[in-house]
Amino acid sequence: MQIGQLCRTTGMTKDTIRFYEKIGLLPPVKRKPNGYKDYPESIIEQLKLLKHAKELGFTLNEIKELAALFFSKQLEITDINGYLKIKVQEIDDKIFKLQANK
Amino acid sequence: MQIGQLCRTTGMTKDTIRFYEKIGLLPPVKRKPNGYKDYPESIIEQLKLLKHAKELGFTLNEIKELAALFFSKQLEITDINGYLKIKVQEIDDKIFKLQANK
DNA sequence: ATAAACCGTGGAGTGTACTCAACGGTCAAG
DNA sequence: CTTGACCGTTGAGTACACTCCACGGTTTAT
Repeated sequence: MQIGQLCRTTGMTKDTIRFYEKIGLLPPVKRKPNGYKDYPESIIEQLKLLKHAKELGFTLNEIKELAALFFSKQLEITDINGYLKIKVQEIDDKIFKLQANK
Repeated sequence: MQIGQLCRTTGMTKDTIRFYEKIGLLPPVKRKPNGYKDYPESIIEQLKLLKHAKELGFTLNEIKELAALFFSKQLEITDINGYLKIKVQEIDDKIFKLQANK
């Protein structure tokens, strides 16, 4: 899959996707014989998750760390849950404050 | 009240406070005869609100607009409520998405 | 064969929100 | 009267997350 198609299916620009690659947020991509990148189907899900995480207020660095946790088998799903719970707590705190300020 | 005291009571740095003044997020301040700024007590509340709003995910520009709404009598509190509700909705959406991705 | 659409890289530029450094004036304590 | 803490302004620098541009190669349709 070429980058153009990827953009169309994810709604991201090629600049954004390439930027994510540059900072190591996405794994290295195979090339076609002509040098074009050939993205696997699985990248679509990755980008969608990335998008969600961003919308939730995670920074790109946080997302990178989360991905690292996710792929290192040293850490269990429960650890990731812990990480997420902290974020949820943060969001809950925000809501609480908002209610207080209403 | 001088800026040093203001920093100590709000937990903000003088650079940050001055930056907010520069971009018009805070009203102009009176000066003492020596040229030092003399902040009114009321600014403490303003800064605390600003801090909360930031934590809620408002950008400085959004906060500026909100403040404008607040001080223009043309708009009623209900309008501001509308504005806030949209933000709350945004946050709720985020939480919903998080739940979905859990 | 040539135009249009696509791809790649490198580097510069943007907006947001600060943060820091340099320089100089002011004030209170000893 | 000096030292240290405080204050002011200006201008530059930083981190984050993109966004744009110029240049050149590749593919597809006509």
